[in-house]
Amino acid sequence: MERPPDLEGLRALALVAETGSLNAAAARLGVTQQAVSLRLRALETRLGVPLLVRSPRGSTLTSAGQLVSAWAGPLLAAAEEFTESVGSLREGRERTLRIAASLTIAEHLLPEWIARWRGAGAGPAVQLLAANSDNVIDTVRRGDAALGFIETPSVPADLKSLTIGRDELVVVAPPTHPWSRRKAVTVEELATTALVLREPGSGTRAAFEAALADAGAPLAAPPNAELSTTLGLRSTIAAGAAPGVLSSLAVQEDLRTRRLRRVRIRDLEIIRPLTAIWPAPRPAPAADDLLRSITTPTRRP
Amino acid sequence: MERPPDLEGLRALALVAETGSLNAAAARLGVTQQAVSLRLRALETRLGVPLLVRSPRGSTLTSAGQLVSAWAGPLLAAAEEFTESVGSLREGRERTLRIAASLTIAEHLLPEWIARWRGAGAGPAVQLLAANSDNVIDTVRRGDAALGFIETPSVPADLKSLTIGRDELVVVAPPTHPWSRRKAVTVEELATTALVLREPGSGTRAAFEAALADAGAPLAAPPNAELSTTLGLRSTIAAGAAPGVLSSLAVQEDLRTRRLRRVRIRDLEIIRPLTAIWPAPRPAPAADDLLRSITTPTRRP
DNA sequence: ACCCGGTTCCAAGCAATCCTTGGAACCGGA
DNA sequence: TCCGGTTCCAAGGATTGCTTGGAACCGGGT
Repeated sequence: MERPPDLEGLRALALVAETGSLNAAAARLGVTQQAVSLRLRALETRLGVPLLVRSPRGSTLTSAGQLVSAWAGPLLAAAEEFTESVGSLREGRERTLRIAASLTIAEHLLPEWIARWRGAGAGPAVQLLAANSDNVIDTVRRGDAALGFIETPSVPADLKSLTIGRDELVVVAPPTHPWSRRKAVTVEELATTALVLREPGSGTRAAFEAALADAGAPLAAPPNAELSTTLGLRSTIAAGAAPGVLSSLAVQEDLRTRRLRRVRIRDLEIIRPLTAIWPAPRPAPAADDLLRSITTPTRRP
Repeated sequence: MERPPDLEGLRALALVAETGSLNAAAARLGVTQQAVSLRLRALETRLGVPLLVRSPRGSTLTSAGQLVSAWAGPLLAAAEEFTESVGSLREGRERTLRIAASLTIAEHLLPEWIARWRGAGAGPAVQLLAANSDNVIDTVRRGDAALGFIETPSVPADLKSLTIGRDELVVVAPPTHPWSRRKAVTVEELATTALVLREPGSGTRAAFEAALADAGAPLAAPPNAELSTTLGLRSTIAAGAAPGVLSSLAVQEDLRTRRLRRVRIRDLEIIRPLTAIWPAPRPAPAADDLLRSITTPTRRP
């Protein structure tokens, strides 16, 4: 990525396609017509291809322009989604629904849940706080968050809870690793292989070790590496070091793009519940509303 | 999208997460450490949340930083993909494989094909030219492109051709439209309803009218609207005007996000072959290689 | 104890970019 | 012919972004 794509320019291009004139596009963007003209000209010279046919009666896209505009669609959508997700991090507003969540849930599930919920009615603003499960529990207990999401089965008795889904820990290997061509590995193999794991003390590590012990083969081999972030874990595994263990939520993208392959374990599934928690006796109205929205099955195909 | 996300800043954040220090990240980006420091500071003030914990022995991400970094992943990937796609538009290089393609194919299929092909070996650079089917044929015939992709069944006799896939024309309706809840509509209903269509003379329009006529119900109602770009078509349909007809390739995204719903036609499928064409007697080596890569079934799940 | 390599921040200045204002040409319909 | 619509060109100012130079902090090895 020499220089990153000019998102504003691409948005301007899309607006020109839609409105048929630089002027109208500029008005929508809240800038002058000249600014849009310059931006698009810059875009053209950068891509080395004319994108517009300009006339005294408006502008239309060349075929290259239509191509670029179409290709930019997913990019602009991703940008939109990103800003929306990130908006829930900003602090300091009144009348906000404060949510605390484990990192995995906050990364992969909450943005969509929040977007879907807020998409319907206006609803209150949402502030999101990410932490580990213990901190989430404390935050909710202190009342600093009206709602919490954790992925450990143990829920304190003084909090109400509701299971809203399940998370599976999976073994993944780089495509170059022999395991990526195996139909399944045994629990014993897993316990005696140097793996890439989360650090001791993390919920993921604890769940993995407990599952192995339950299956009669406690973890015996020292880890190949110990990382504290899913990002680092994924990179290390993908770099070809060794197979690793992490949440299925964190590797969906890698599996889709074939950067990593899933390795099944014979006769074993490691599943943790995803749990929503709130202070007794019952959730705040907004929190209750969000929960209802999450548990309503409006899922995608 | 008030101000677009700072892609360079997000990339810097990802690099800091990976390397553990502003300095190393700066080196990777080819700028000074101070530049990265400023950028990330700006990012933090814009998001209103601290992203890094800085220490004299390196920097690590806060949980909010990990969140932002994770959310930025798809965005950065989309940017990467966009620049890669757009790279094939630039002109004027020697030793390039010149390809001409219909707009639909160039928009939705070629970038992935080219990326997959070039991903393997270095291969020659690719220059892409988008036009309508007639122009594609002319361009290939004149030798201005070594390879062409069209979506009409009629292939001139002086060109060699190979069918590489199929494209279906589908009827879509906005979710508010009654048809979106119908299991199927009849050909007669379709022929007598004011639809949003491509302009007369386009391949899509011709194929649609021919299919209706073949089914015994030639198009009778005047269109609700006629647009010359798929983008305009999709917007018009989504705005709630009326159902419309276009290539299934162009609406995959809209169907996935539920912006549009597909409406089946009773006892009718409108299918056109996707055809690669090249000048006789046989394709240029590079073109042949690309074709082989396309037709090799390495498809995704 | 000391220095040295590593990390970070602050301040000043330069350079490039971006946007606005102001002016002009072009086309088509009233 | 005029007028509303479109576009481009040119100059000025404000902002942004990066670099250079200087300083503080930490930890490990000499």
